[in-house]
Amino acid sequence: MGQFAAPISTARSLDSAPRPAGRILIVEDDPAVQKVLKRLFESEGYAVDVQGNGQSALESFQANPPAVIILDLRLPRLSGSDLCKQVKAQAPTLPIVVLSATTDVSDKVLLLELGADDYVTKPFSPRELLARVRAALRHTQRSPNVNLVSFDDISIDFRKMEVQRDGKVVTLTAQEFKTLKFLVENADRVIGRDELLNDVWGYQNYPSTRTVDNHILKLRQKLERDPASPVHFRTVHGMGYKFVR
Amino acid sequence: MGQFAAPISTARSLDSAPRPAGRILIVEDDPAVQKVLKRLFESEGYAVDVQGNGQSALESFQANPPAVIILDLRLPRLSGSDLCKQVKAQAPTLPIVVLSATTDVSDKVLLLELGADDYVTKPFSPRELLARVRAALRHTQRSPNVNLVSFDDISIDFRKMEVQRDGKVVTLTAQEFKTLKFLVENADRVIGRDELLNDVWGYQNYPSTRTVDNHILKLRQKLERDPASPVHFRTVHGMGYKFVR
DNA sequence: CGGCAGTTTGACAAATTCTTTACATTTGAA
DNA sequence: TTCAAATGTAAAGAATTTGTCAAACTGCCG
Repeated sequence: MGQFAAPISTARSLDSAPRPAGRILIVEDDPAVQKVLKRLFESEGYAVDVQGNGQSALESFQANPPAVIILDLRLPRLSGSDLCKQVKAQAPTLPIVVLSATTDVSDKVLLLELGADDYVTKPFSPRELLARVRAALRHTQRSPNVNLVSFDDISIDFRKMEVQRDGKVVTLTAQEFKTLKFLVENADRVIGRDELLNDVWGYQNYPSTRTVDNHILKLRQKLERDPASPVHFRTVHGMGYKFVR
Repeated sequence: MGQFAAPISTARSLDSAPRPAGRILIVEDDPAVQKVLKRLFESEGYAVDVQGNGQSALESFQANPPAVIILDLRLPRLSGSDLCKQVKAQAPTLPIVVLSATTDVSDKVLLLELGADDYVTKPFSPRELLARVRAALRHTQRSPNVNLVSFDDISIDFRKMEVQRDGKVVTLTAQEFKTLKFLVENADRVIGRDELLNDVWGYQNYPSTRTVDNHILKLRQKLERDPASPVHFRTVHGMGYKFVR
Protein backbone atom coordinates (compact mmCIF):
# COMPACT_ATOMS: atom_id res chain seq x y z
CA MET A 1 0.00 0.00 0.00
CA GLY A 2 2.72 2.35 -0.95
CA GLN A 3 0.47 5.16 -1.93
CA PHE A 4 -1.00 5.22 1.50
CA ALA A 5 2.19 5.16 3.49
CA ALA A 6 2.09 8.14 5.72
CA PRO A 7 4.41 10.75 4.33
CA ILE A 8 6.42 12.56 6.93
CA SER A 9 5.98 15.96 5.49
CA THR A 10 6.09 19.38 6.99
CA ALA A 11 3.06 20.89 5.35
CA ARG A 12 -0.03 20.25 7.35
CA SER A 13 -2.87 19.95 4.97
CA LEU A 14 -6.06 18.03 5.42
CA ASP A 15 -6.27 17.20 1.79
CA SER A 16 -4.56 18.04 -1.41
CA ALA A 17 -6.98 20.43 -3.01
CA PRO A 18 -5.32 23.28 -4.83
CA ARG A 19 -4.26 26.13 -2.62
CA PRO A 20 -7.13 28.50 -2.22
CA ALA A 21 -6.86 32.20 -2.67
CA GLY A 22 -9.23 34.15 -0.51
CA ARG A 23 -9.59 36.01 2.68
CA ILE A 24 -11.79 34.67 5.43
CA LEU A 25 -13.47 36.66 8.12
CA ILE A 26 -14.01 34.65 11.25
CA VAL A 27 -16.44 36.09 13.76
CA GLU A 28 -16.15 34.27 17.04
CA ASP A 29 -15.91 35.46 20.60
CA ASP A 30 -14.36 32.46 22.32
CA PRO A 31 -10.58 33.07 22.20
CA ALA A 32 -9.79 29.37 22.23
CA VAL A 33 -11.99 28.71 19.24
CA GLN A 34 -10.60 31.81 17.54
CA LYS A 35 -7.11 30.49 17.87
CA VAL A 36 -7.86 27.04 16.58
CA LEU A 37 -9.93 28.20 13.66
CA LYS A 38 -7.27 30.69 12.69
CA ARG A 39 -4.66 28.01 12.72
CA LEU A 40 -6.83 25.61 10.77
CA PHE A 41 -7.53 27.95 7.90
CA GLU A 42 -4.12 29.50 7.79
CA SER A 43 -2.59 26.08 7.47
CA GLU A 44 -4.80 25.63 4.43
CA GLY A 45 -3.47 28.75 2.86
CA TYR A 46 -6.26 31.19 3.55
CA ALA A 47 -5.72 34.68 4.83
CA VAL A 48 -7.64 34.99 8.05
CA ASP A 49 -9.15 37.95 9.82
CA VAL A 50 -10.58 37.27 13.25
CA GLN A 51 -13.08 39.51 14.99
CA GLY A 52 -14.44 38.94 18.45
CA ASN A 53 -17.69 40.87 18.34
CA GLY A 54 -20.36 41.79 15.86
CA GLN A 55 -19.59 45.47 15.77
CA SER A 56 -15.93 45.15 14.86
CA ALA A 57 -16.79 42.37 12.45
CA LEU A 58 -19.17 44.64 10.60
CA GLU A 59 -16.55 47.32 10.40
CA SER A 60 -13.97 44.89 9.16
CA PHE A 61 -16.36 43.61 6.55
CA GLN A 62 -17.10 47.10 5.31
CA ALA A 63 -13.47 48.14 5.24
CA ASN A 64 -12.26 45.05 3.47
CA PRO A 65 -14.85 42.54 2.30
CA PRO A 66 -13.64 38.95 2.60
CA ALA A 67 -14.40 36.06 0.27
CA VAL A 68 -16.39 34.25 2.91
CA ILE A 69 -17.54 34.78 6.47
CA ILE A 70 -17.56 32.18 9.21
CA LEU A 71 -19.97 33.34 11.83
CA ASP A 72 -20.71 32.20 15.33
CA LEU A 73 -24.29 33.14 16.11
CA ARG A 74 -23.66 33.84 19.75
CA LEU A 75 -21.88 37.15 19.82
CA PRO A 76 -21.52 40.19 22.04
CA ARG A 77 -22.38 43.73 20.98
CA LEU A 78 -24.11 42.88 17.74
CA SER A 79 -25.84 39.55 17.49
CA GLY A 80 -24.85 37.08 14.86
CA SER A 81 -28.22 37.18 13.21
CA ASP A 82 -28.21 40.95 12.98
CA LEU A 83 -24.74 40.91 11.53
CA CYS A 84 -25.86 38.31 9.07
CA LYS A 85 -28.75 40.46 7.94
CA GLN A 86 -26.65 43.54 7.54
CA VAL A 87 -23.98 41.78 5.57
CA LYS A 88 -26.51 40.17 3.31
CA ALA A 89 -28.12 43.53 2.73
CA GLN A 90 -24.87 45.02 1.58
CA ALA A 91 -23.35 42.02 -0.17
CA PRO A 92 -26.02 39.51 -1.11
CA THR A 93 -23.67 37.10 -2.81
CA LEU A 94 -21.08 36.96 -0.06
CA PRO A 95 -21.30 33.45 1.38
CA ILE A 96 -21.78 33.06 5.11
CA VAL A 97 -21.19 29.84 6.95
CA VAL A 98 -22.81 29.85 10.33
CA LEU A 99 -21.58 27.96 13.35
CA SER A 100 -24.43 27.05 15.60
CA ALA A 101 -24.49 25.32 18.92
CA THR A 102 -27.78 23.55 18.58
CA THR A 103 -29.55 21.48 16.04
CA ASP A 104 -32.73 23.26 16.87
CA VAL A 105 -35.16 23.33 14.01
CA SER A 106 -36.17 26.90 14.66
CA ASP A 107 -32.51 27.74 14.28
CA LYS A 108 -32.36 26.28 10.82
CA VAL A 109 -35.40 28.19 9.73
CA LEU A 110 -33.95 31.31 11.23
CA LEU A 111 -30.72 30.81 9.35
CA LEU A 112 -32.44 30.51 6.05
CA GLU A 113 -34.32 33.70 6.73
CA LEU A 114 -31.10 35.37 7.67
CA GLY A 115 -29.62 34.47 4.35
CA ALA A 116 -26.88 32.21 5.58
CA ASP A 117 -25.60 29.86 2.91
CA ASP A 118 -24.65 27.01 5.10
CA TYR A 119 -24.47 26.08 8.70
CA VAL A 120 -22.40 23.71 10.76
CA THR A 121 -23.49 22.50 14.14
CA LYS A 122 -20.90 21.94 16.77
CA PRO A 123 -19.10 19.89 17.51
CA PHE A 124 -17.99 19.69 13.94
CA SER A 125 -15.06 18.17 12.18
CA PRO A 126 -12.35 20.32 10.62
CA ARG A 127 -12.82 18.52 7.36
CA GLU A 128 -16.47 19.33 7.34
CA LEU A 129 -15.95 22.99 7.99
CA LEU A 130 -13.25 23.18 5.36
CA ALA A 131 -15.43 21.42 2.86
CA ARG A 132 -18.25 23.84 3.41
CA VAL A 133 -16.08 26.88 3.16
CA ARG A 134 -14.59 25.55 -0.05
CA ALA A 135 -18.02 24.81 -1.40
CA ALA A 136 -19.13 28.31 -0.54
CA LEU A 137 -16.13 29.79 -2.30
CA ARG A 138 -16.62 27.64 -5.37
CA HIS A 139 -20.18 28.80 -5.55
CA THR A 140 -19.37 32.45 -5.82
CA GLN A 141 -16.31 31.92 -7.95
CA ARG A 142 -18.08 29.91 -10.53
CA SER A 143 -21.41 31.60 -10.70
CA PRO A 144 -20.42 34.49 -12.96
CA ASN A 145 -18.82 32.03 -15.35
CA VAL A 146 -21.18 29.21 -16.05
CA ASN A 147 -24.76 30.09 -15.54
CA LEU A 148 -26.02 28.45 -18.66
CA VAL A 149 -25.32 25.02 -19.98
CA SER A 150 -27.02 23.35 -22.86
CA PHE A 151 -26.92 20.09 -24.74
CA ASP A 152 -29.32 18.37 -27.06
CA ASP A 153 -32.51 20.34 -26.69
CA ILE A 154 -31.85 20.87 -23.00
CA SER A 155 -30.79 24.13 -21.47
CA ILE A 156 -29.96 24.63 -17.82
CA ASP A 157 -30.02 27.95 -16.07
CA PHE A 158 -28.23 27.57 -12.78
CA ARG A 159 -29.03 31.04 -11.60
CA LYS A 160 -32.76 30.60 -12.07
CA MET A 161 -32.52 26.95 -11.12
CA GLU A 162 -34.50 26.14 -14.19
CA VAL A 163 -34.21 23.47 -16.82
CA GLN A 164 -35.86 23.67 -20.19
CA ARG A 165 -36.39 20.98 -22.74
CA ASP A 166 -37.21 22.12 -26.21
CA GLY A 167 -38.24 25.46 -24.75
CA LYS A 168 -40.59 23.96 -22.20
CA VAL A 169 -39.77 23.99 -18.53
CA VAL A 170 -38.86 20.66 -16.97
CA THR A 171 -39.47 20.50 -13.26
CA LEU A 172 -36.73 18.93 -11.24
CA THR A 173 -36.84 18.30 -7.54
CA ALA A 174 -34.29 19.93 -5.29
CA GLN A 175 -32.21 16.80 -5.00
CA GLU A 176 -32.35 16.12 -8.70
CA PHE A 177 -31.20 19.61 -9.44
CA LYS A 178 -28.32 19.40 -7.01
CA THR A 179 -27.24 16.12 -8.50
CA LEU A 180 -27.46 17.54 -11.99
CA LYS A 181 -25.48 20.56 -10.98
CA PHE A 182 -22.70 18.58 -9.41
CA LEU A 183 -22.43 16.28 -12.38
CA VAL A 184 -22.39 19.14 -14.86
CA GLU A 185 -19.80 21.02 -12.85
CA ASN A 186 -17.63 17.93 -12.95
CA ALA A 187 -18.33 17.05 -16.52
CA ASP A 188 -16.25 14.30 -18.10
CA ARG A 189 -14.99 13.16 -14.74
CA VAL A 190 -16.10 9.88 -13.25
CA ILE A 191 -17.90 10.48 -9.97
CA GLY A 192 -18.24 7.67 -7.48
CA ARG A 193 -21.53 7.15 -5.73
CA ASP A 194 -20.01 7.88 -2.37
CA GLU A 195 -18.53 11.09 -3.68
CA LEU A 196 -21.95 12.14 -4.88
CA LEU A 197 -23.45 11.28 -1.53
CA ASN A 198 -20.88 13.36 0.25
CA ASP A 199 -21.04 16.38 -1.98
CA VAL A 200 -24.68 16.44 -3.00
CA TRP A 201 -26.45 14.89 -0.08
CA GLY A 202 -24.12 16.42 2.43
CA TYR A 203 -22.47 15.51 5.59
CA GLN A 204 -25.44 14.76 7.76
CA ASN A 205 -27.27 12.27 5.61
CA TYR A 206 -26.13 8.87 4.61
CA PRO A 207 -28.67 7.21 2.40
CA SER A 208 -27.69 4.08 0.57
CA THR A 209 -25.91 4.29 -2.71
CA ARG A 210 -29.00 2.99 -4.45
CA THR A 211 -30.54 6.34 -3.83
CA VAL A 212 -27.99 7.80 -6.18
CA ASP A 213 -28.95 5.36 -8.89
CA ASN A 214 -32.55 6.34 -8.56
CA HIS A 215 -31.79 9.98 -8.97
CA ILE A 216 -29.70 9.26 -12.01
CA LEU A 217 -32.64 7.31 -13.31
CA LYS A 218 -34.88 10.30 -12.85
CA LEU A 219 -32.45 12.61 -14.55
CA ARG A 220 -32.23 10.27 -17.48
CA GLN A 221 -35.97 10.00 -17.75
CA LYS A 222 -36.35 13.73 -17.71
CA LEU A 223 -33.36 14.82 -19.73
CA GLU A 224 -32.17 12.06 -22.04
CA ARG A 225 -33.53 11.60 -25.53
CA ASP A 226 -33.60 7.86 -24.96
CA PRO A 227 -33.46 7.18 -21.23
CA ALA A 228 -32.81 3.49 -21.86
CA SER A 229 -29.55 4.23 -23.63
CA PRO A 230 -28.25 7.38 -22.04
CA VAL A 231 -25.76 9.55 -23.81
CA HIS A 232 -25.08 12.29 -21.31
CA PHE A 233 -25.54 10.58 -17.99
CA ARG A 234 -23.26 7.66 -18.48
CA THR A 235 -22.63 4.72 -16.26
CA VAL A 236 -19.04 3.76 -15.65
CA HIS A 237 -19.46 0.24 -14.45
CA GLY A 238 -17.80 -0.43 -11.14
CA MET A 239 -16.88 3.22 -10.66
CA GLY A 240 -19.83 5.54 -10.77
CA TYR A 241 -21.35 8.01 -13.21
CA LYS A 242 -20.07 10.60 -15.60
CA PHE A 243 -21.77 13.49 -17.28
CA VAL A 244 -20.79 14.21 -20.85
CA ARG A 245 -22.13 17.24 -22.59
CA MET B 1 -31.33 4.39 9.70
CA GLY B 2 -29.87 1.41 11.50
CA GLN B 3 -27.87 2.36 14.48
CA PHE B 4 -24.52 1.09 15.53
CA ALA B 5 -25.85 -2.07 17.09
CA ALA B 6 -27.70 -3.05 13.94
CA PRO B 7 -26.61 -6.50 12.86
CA ILE B 8 -24.63 -6.78 9.71
CA SER B 9 -26.63 -9.67 8.57
CA THR B 10 -25.01 -10.90 5.41
CA ALA B 11 -21.45 -10.89 4.25
CA ARG B 12 -22.61 -8.62 1.49
CA SER B 13 -21.51 -5.02 1.32
CA LEU B 14 -23.59 -2.23 2.70
CA ASP B 15 -23.42 -0.58 -0.63
CA SER B 16 -21.68 -0.85 -3.90
CA ALA B 17 -18.74 1.48 -3.69
CA PRO B 18 -15.68 0.29 -5.57
CA ARG B 19 -13.63 -2.21 -3.68
CA PRO B 20 -11.29 -0.29 -1.46
CA ALA B 21 -7.68 -0.99 -0.80
CA GLY B 22 -6.13 0.19 2.40
CA ARG B 23 -5.29 -0.75 5.89
CA ILE B 24 -7.25 0.64 8.81
CA LEU B 25 -6.06 0.95 12.35
CA ILE B 26 -8.90 0.76 14.81
CA VAL B 27 -8.14 1.90 18.34
CA GLU B 28 -10.91 0.87 20.66
CA ASP B 29 -10.94 -0.82 24.02
CA ASP B 30 -14.44 -2.22 24.16
CA PRO B 31 -14.19 -5.78 22.80
CA ALA B 32 -17.78 -5.75 21.58
CA VAL B 33 -17.24 -2.61 19.56
CA GLN B 34 -13.90 -3.93 18.36
CA LYS B 35 -15.56 -6.98 16.99
CA VAL B 36 -18.33 -5.14 15.19
CA LEU B 37 -16.01 -2.57 13.67
CA LYS B 38 -13.58 -5.22 12.54
CA ARG B 39 -16.30 -7.16 10.86
CA LEU B 40 -17.78 -4.07 9.28
CA PHE B 41 -14.60 -2.93 7.64
CA GLU B 42 -13.36 -6.34 6.70
CA SER B 43 -16.60 -7.02 4.95
CA GLU B 44 -15.86 -3.91 2.93
CA GLY B 45 -12.48 -5.22 1.92
CA TYR B 46 -10.23 -3.26 4.20
CA ALA B 47 -7.38 -4.81 6.09
CA VAL B 48 -8.03 -4.12 9.73
CA ASP B 49 -5.65 -3.85 12.65
CA VAL B 50 -7.31 -3.55 16.02
CA GLN B 51 -5.54 -2.22 19.08
CA GLY B 52 -7.06 -2.02 22.52
CA ASN B 53 -4.95 0.67 24.12
CA GLY B 54 -3.13 3.81 23.16
CA GLN B 55 0.33 2.46 23.73
CA SER B 56 0.05 -0.53 21.46
CA ALA B 57 -1.79 1.57 18.91
CA LEU B 58 1.09 4.00 18.75
CA GLU B 59 3.52 1.16 18.27
CA SER B 60 1.41 -0.38 15.57
CA PHE B 61 1.16 2.96 13.81
CA GLN B 62 4.90 3.44 13.89
CA ALA B 63 5.67 -0.06 12.76
CA ASN B 64 3.21 -0.03 9.91
CA PRO B 65 1.35 3.19 9.15
CA PRO B 66 -2.24 2.57 8.07
CA ALA B 67 -4.22 4.53 5.53
CA VAL B 68 -6.59 5.83 8.16
CA ILE B 69 -7.06 5.60 11.91
CA ILE B 70 -10.36 5.18 13.69
CA LEU B 71 -9.88 6.29 17.23
CA ASP B 72 -11.97 6.00 20.32
CA LEU B 73 -11.11 8.89 22.59
CA ARG B 74 -11.60 6.95 25.78
CA LEU B 75 -8.64 4.64 26.05
CA PRO B 76 -6.45 2.97 28.65
CA ARG B 77 -2.67 3.41 28.87
CA LEU B 78 -2.40 6.36 26.54
CA SER B 79 -5.36 8.65 26.11
CA GLY B 80 -6.97 9.06 22.74
CA SER B 81 -6.18 12.73 22.59
CA ASP B 82 -2.52 12.16 23.34
CA LEU B 83 -2.33 9.45 20.73
CA CYS B 84 -4.01 11.72 18.27
CA LYS B 85 -1.49 14.46 18.88
CA GLN B 86 1.45 12.13 18.58
CA VAL B 87 0.23 10.63 15.35
CA LYS B 88 -0.47 14.02 13.86
CA ALA B 89 2.97 15.17 14.83
CA GLN B 90 4.57 12.29 13.00
CA ALA B 91 2.19 11.99 10.07
CA PRO B 92 0.25 15.20 9.54
CA THR B 93 -1.64 13.98 6.52
CA LEU B 94 -2.79 10.70 7.95
CA PRO B 95 -6.53 11.05 8.43
CA ILE B 96 -7.97 10.30 11.84
CA VAL B 97 -11.64 9.71 12.47
CA VAL B 98 -12.57 10.12 16.09
CA LEU B 99 -15.28 8.10 17.77
CA SER B 100 -16.80 9.47 20.85
CA ALA B 101 -19.82 9.66 23.06
CA THR B 102 -21.41 13.06 23.01
CA THR B 103 -20.31 13.79 26.53
CA ASP B 104 -16.68 13.23 25.76
CA VAL B 105 -16.34 16.12 23.42
CA SER B 106 -18.71 18.87 24.25
CA ASP B 107 -16.49 21.45 22.73
CA LYS B 108 -15.27 21.80 19.21
CA VAL B 109 -12.05 23.27 20.51
CA LEU B 110 -10.81 19.99 21.84
CA LEU B 111 -11.53 18.25 18.59
CA LEU B 112 -9.70 20.82 16.56
CA GLU B 113 -6.75 20.92 18.89
CA LEU B 114 -6.39 17.22 18.62
CA GLY B 115 -5.90 17.49 14.90
CA ALA B 116 -8.59 14.97 14.13
CA ASP B 117 -9.95 15.16 10.63
CA ASP B 118 -13.40 13.92 11.25
CA TYR B 119 -15.67 13.07 14.05
CA VAL B 120 -18.50 10.62 14.64
CA THR B 121 -20.57 10.49 17.78
CA LYS B 122 -21.78 7.28 19.27
CA PRO B 123 -24.13 5.77 18.59
CA PHE B 124 -23.46 5.99 14.91
CA SER B 125 -24.66 4.09 11.90
CA PRO B 126 -22.26 1.76 10.11
CA ARG B 127 -23.06 3.55 6.91
CA GLU B 128 -22.10 6.89 8.33
CA LEU B 129 -18.79 5.65 9.61
CA LEU B 130 -18.04 3.98 6.32
CA ALA B 131 -18.85 7.11 4.43
CA ARG B 132 -16.55 9.19 6.56
CA VAL B 133 -13.69 6.76 6.30
CA ARG B 134 -14.12 6.63 2.56
CA ALA B 135 -14.18 10.39 2.35
CA ALA B 136 -11.00 10.54 4.38
CA LEU B 137 -9.32 8.05 2.10
CA ARG B 138 -10.56 9.76 -1.01
CA HIS B 139 -9.02 13.01 0.07
CA THR B 140 -5.62 11.57 0.71
CA GLN B 141 -5.80 9.54 -2.45
CA ARG B 142 -6.49 12.53 -4.63
CA SER B 143 -3.15 12.35 -6.28
CA PRO B 144 -1.39 15.41 -7.60
CA ASN B 145 0.15 13.05 -10.13
CA VAL B 146 0.09 13.54 -13.82
CA ASN B 147 -3.28 13.17 -15.38
CA LEU B 148 -2.14 12.38 -18.86
CA VAL B 149 0.17 9.66 -20.09
CA SER B 150 0.75 8.55 -23.62
CA PHE B 151 2.77 6.01 -25.57
CA ASP B 152 2.50 4.59 -29.04
CA ASP B 153 -0.88 5.75 -30.23
CA ILE B 154 -2.32 5.34 -26.75
CA SER B 155 -3.24 8.19 -24.47
CA ILE B 156 -4.52 7.79 -20.95
CA ASP B 157 -6.53 10.40 -19.11
CA PHE B 158 -6.64 9.44 -15.48
CA ARG B 159 -9.00 12.22 -14.52
CA LYS B 160 -11.61 11.21 -17.03
CA MET B 161 -10.70 7.58 -16.58
CA GLU B 162 -10.51 7.30 -20.29
CA VAL B 163 -8.11 5.60 -22.64
CA GLN B 164 -7.85 6.42 -26.31
CA ARG B 165 -6.17 4.50 -29.03
CA ASP B 166 -5.50 6.37 -32.21
CA GLY B 167 -8.09 8.89 -31.11
CA LYS B 168 -10.78 6.32 -30.51
CA VAL B 169 -11.95 5.49 -27.02
CA VAL B 170 -10.96 2.11 -25.68
CA THR B 171 -13.22 0.86 -22.93
CA LEU B 172 -11.51 -0.66 -19.95
CA THR B 173 -13.23 -2.27 -17.02
CA ALA B 174 -12.76 -0.91 -13.54
CA GLN B 175 -10.25 -3.55 -12.58
CA GLU B 176 -8.36 -3.21 -15.82
CA PHE B 177 -8.11 0.50 -15.35
CA LYS B 178 -6.88 0.21 -11.81
CA THR B 179 -4.28 -2.30 -12.90
CA LEU B 180 -3.18 -0.05 -15.71
CA LYS B 181 -2.95 2.91 -13.40
CA PHE B 182 -0.83 1.08 -10.90
CA LEU B 183 1.52 -0.23 -13.54
CA VAL B 184 1.91 3.16 -15.17
CA GLU B 185 2.53 4.85 -11.84
CA ASN B 186 5.24 2.29 -11.19
CA ALA B 187 6.67 2.31 -14.66
CA ASP B 188 9.98 0.53 -15.27
CA ARG B 189 9.74 -1.34 -12.01
CA VAL B 190 9.02 -5.03 -11.80
CA ILE B 191 5.75 -5.63 -9.99
CA GLY B 192 5.09 -9.01 -8.46
CA ARG B 193 1.68 -10.56 -8.78
CA ASP B 194 1.30 -10.42 -5.02
CA GLU B 195 2.04 -6.75 -5.02
CA LEU B 196 -0.57 -6.16 -7.67
CA LEU B 197 -3.09 -8.17 -5.73
CA ASN B 198 -2.33 -6.13 -2.65
CA ASP B 199 -2.48 -2.72 -4.19
CA VAL B 200 -5.04 -3.12 -6.93
CA TRP B 201 -7.32 -5.79 -5.62
CA GLY B 202 -7.02 -5.03 -1.95
CA TYR B 203 -6.62 -7.08 1.09
CA GLN B 204 -9.56 -9.36 1.34
CA ASN B 205 -10.44 -12.45 -0.64
CA TYR B 206 -7.39 -12.70 -2.73
CA PRO B 207 -8.23 -14.14 -6.05
CA SER B 208 -5.63 -16.46 -7.47
CA THR B 209 -2.59 -14.98 -9.07
CA ARG B 210 -3.85 -16.20 -12.40
CA THR B 211 -6.46 -13.51 -12.24
CA VAL B 212 -3.67 -11.01 -12.55
CA ASP B 213 -2.40 -12.75 -15.66
CA ASN B 214 -5.80 -12.49 -17.20
CA HIS B 215 -5.99 -8.80 -16.61
CA ILE B 216 -2.58 -8.29 -18.10
CA LEU B 217 -3.79 -10.29 -21.03
CA LYS B 218 -6.74 -7.98 -21.47
CA LEU B 219 -4.57 -4.92 -21.24
CA ARG B 220 -2.26 -6.29 -23.89
CA GLN B 221 -5.12 -7.12 -26.16
CA LYS B 222 -6.56 -3.69 -25.82
CA LEU B 223 -3.44 -1.58 -25.75
CA GLU B 224 -0.51 -3.37 -27.39
CA ARG B 225 0.21 -3.10 -31.07
CA ASP B 226 0.92 -6.81 -31.16
CA PRO B 227 -0.58 -8.44 -28.09
CA ALA B 228 1.33 -11.65 -28.74
CA SER B 229 4.67 -9.89 -28.38
CA PRO B 230 4.05 -7.15 -25.91
CA VAL B 231 6.34 -4.15 -25.72
CA HIS B 232 4.87 -2.14 -22.90
CA PHE B 233 3.37 -4.75 -20.65
CA ARG B 234 6.35 -7.00 -20.26
CA THR B 235 6.62 -10.27 -18.48
CA VAL B 236 9.54 -10.75 -16.17
CA HIS B 237 9.67 -14.46 -15.88
CA GLY B 238 9.49 -15.69 -12.32
CA MET B 239 9.05 -12.16 -11.00
CA GLY B 240 5.96 -10.48 -12.33
CA TYR B 241 5.23 -7.73 -14.82
CA LYS B 242 6.72 -4.44 -15.74
CA PHE B 243 5.29 -1.51 -17.62
CA VAL B 244 7.62 0.32 -19.96
CA ARG B 245 6.47 3.47 -21.63
C1' DC C 1 -55.66 14.13 10.79
C1' DG C 2 -55.10 12.83 5.77
C1' DG C 3 -53.17 13.81 1.42
C1' DC C 4 -49.26 15.01 -1.24
C1' DA C 5 -44.69 15.50 -3.27
C1' DG C 6 -40.24 14.12 -2.65
C1' DT C 7 -37.10 10.77 -0.99
C1' DT C 8 -35.36 6.31 0.31
C1' DT C 9 -35.32 1.49 0.45
C1' DG C 10 -35.60 -3.22 -1.17
C1' DA C 11 -36.42 -6.64 -4.65
C1' DC C 12 -35.58 -8.64 -8.87
C1' DA C 13 -33.94 -9.15 -13.49
C1' DA C 14 -30.57 -7.77 -16.72
C1' DA C 15 -26.07 -6.43 -17.83
C1' DT C 16 -21.40 -6.56 -17.01
C1' DT C 17 -17.29 -7.96 -14.93
C1' DC C 18 -14.33 -11.07 -12.37
C1' DT C 19 -12.48 -15.55 -11.35
C1' DT C 20 -11.53 -20.03 -12.19
C1' DT C 21 -10.22 -23.61 -15.00
C1' DA C 22 -8.22 -26.27 -18.63
C1' DC C 23 -5.04 -26.69 -21.95
C1' DA C 24 -1.29 -24.82 -24.91
C1' DT C 25 3.04 -22.66 -25.04
C1' DT C 26 7.25 -20.75 -23.33
C1' DT C 27 11.06 -20.36 -20.20
C1' DG C 28 15.10 -21.55 -17.57
C1' DA C 29 17.87 -24.79 -15.20
C1' DA C 30 19.90 -29.34 -14.80
C1' DT D 1 17.93 -31.83 -24.70
C1' DT D 2 14.56 -32.61 -21.26
C1' DC D 3 11.51 -31.50 -17.74
C1' DA D 4 9.13 -28.94 -14.34
C1' DA D 5 7.52 -24.64 -13.47
C1' DA D 6 5.77 -20.40 -15.16
C1' DT D 7 3.02 -18.00 -18.34
C1' DG D 8 -0.39 -17.24 -22.40
C1' DT D 9 -4.93 -17.85 -23.77
C1' DA D 10 -9.80 -18.51 -24.20
C1' DA D 11 -14.07 -19.64 -22.52
C1' DA D 12 -17.34 -21.25 -18.97
C1' DG D 13 -19.12 -20.25 -14.60
C1' DA D 14 -19.50 -17.28 -10.49
C1' DA D 15 -20.10 -12.99 -8.66
C1' DT D 16 -20.94 -8.30 -8.68
C1' DT D 17 -23.01 -4.14 -10.31
C1' DT D 18 -26.69 -1.65 -12.30
C1' DG D 19 -31.57 -0.54 -14.24
C1' DT D 20 -35.97 -0.37 -12.92
C1' DC D 21 -40.08 -0.49 -10.43
C1' DA D 22 -43.08 -0.37 -6.58
C1' DA D 23 -43.71 0.11 -1.85
C1' DA D 24 -42.46 2.46 2.46
C1' DC D 25 -41.23 6.46 4.50
C1' DT D 26 -40.78 11.59 5.51
C1' DG D 27 -41.99 16.21 6.30
C1' DC D 28 -45.19 19.63 5.09
C1' DC D 29 -49.59 21.87 4.23
C1' DG D 30 -54.36 22.52 4.52
